[in-house]
Amino acid sequence: MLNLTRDGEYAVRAVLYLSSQPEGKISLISEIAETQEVPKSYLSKIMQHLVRAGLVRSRRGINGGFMLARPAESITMRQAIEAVEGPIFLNICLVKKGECHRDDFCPVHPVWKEAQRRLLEVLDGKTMAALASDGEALSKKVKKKQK
Amino acid sequence: MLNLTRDGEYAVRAVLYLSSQPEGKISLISEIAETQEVPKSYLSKIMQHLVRAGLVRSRRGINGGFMLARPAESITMRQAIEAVEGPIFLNICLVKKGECHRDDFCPVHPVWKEAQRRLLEVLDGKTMAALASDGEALSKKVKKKQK
DNA sequence: GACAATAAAGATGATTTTAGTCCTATTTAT
DNA sequence: ATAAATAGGACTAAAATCATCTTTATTGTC
Ligand code: SF4
Ligand code: SF4
Repeated sequence: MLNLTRDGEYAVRAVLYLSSQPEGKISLISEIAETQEVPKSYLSKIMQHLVRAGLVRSRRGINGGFMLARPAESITMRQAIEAVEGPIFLNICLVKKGECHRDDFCPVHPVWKEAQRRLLEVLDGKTMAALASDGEALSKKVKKKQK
Repeated sequence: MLNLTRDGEYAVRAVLYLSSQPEGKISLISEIAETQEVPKSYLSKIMQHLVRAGLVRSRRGINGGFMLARPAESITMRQAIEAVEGPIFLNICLVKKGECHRDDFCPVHPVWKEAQRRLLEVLDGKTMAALASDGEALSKKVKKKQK
């Protein structure tokens, strides 16, 4: 259906939240869930995926919680999404050569290849650090407007 | 999940097939189904959508079948897909302003907007006439290789 | 008018995905 | 020990996906 699932959406929100926190701070799942408006028990699953994918580090027990496993500059939007949704393929023939047996004579195949390239270019080009900085700028603007 | 459904895939195949036929020729559903490797009864539904969307014209009864309703030069890949899948939105916030109430302060929103713009640029930029011509060139190449 | 060929329309259904919830186990600081 | 946290797995309702089948309507030919 060519659209993002809630998994992907929530993953981006969660990683972005962690990226916006001060270096070294540990965030609770309930804190992320509330600010990012994600159901807490659902978010729990998302966070597990992010940990396994190596984007986020977790600590259990008292004073536990989540923090980024790597610098926000090194995490792209694509990585956050693919951590929970798996690799992005706009059409099955992009999975690998031969996945659709028509691919060697199909004129549509190259179009999907190009479309996917352009889409990923955008998602690869946006780091969580950049998003966090954009977010700060935006929240200043919004506050000004509310005056 | 960010990938095309069989509906969209089959719609493109069907319209492309019609675009590759000689001007004015009427094609049977069984003929399209066989050459394009689409289940016949499924294709029947797809064709109905294409007719209602105004891309294809149908005729019932003996000597009936399908043909393009407009020149192949004026039908884009996007139109074929959207005729059966509905409008493409990579994320819900692209449906319309306010669909996600976070959109006015969300730094991720503009990224999806840009990603979608680039994706649609590709799909809008490919007409069925162009695909048909690419297809002809490809089939010549494939035949040469088989020698 | 009967008949055969063809698409239109709608009912049905199996399977998978989506979008969650809930409960128990495990880890950890005090 | 205990309380506070995440980890992990079982479960579920609703929707989407990918079809199939049957009946109806239309149309050309004899
Ligand atoms: S676009 Fe062509 S190659 Fe890709 S899935 Fe469709 S038929 Fe196969
Ligand atoms: S990207 Fe931002 S605006 Fe779009 S759906 Fe997610 S939160 Fe809402």
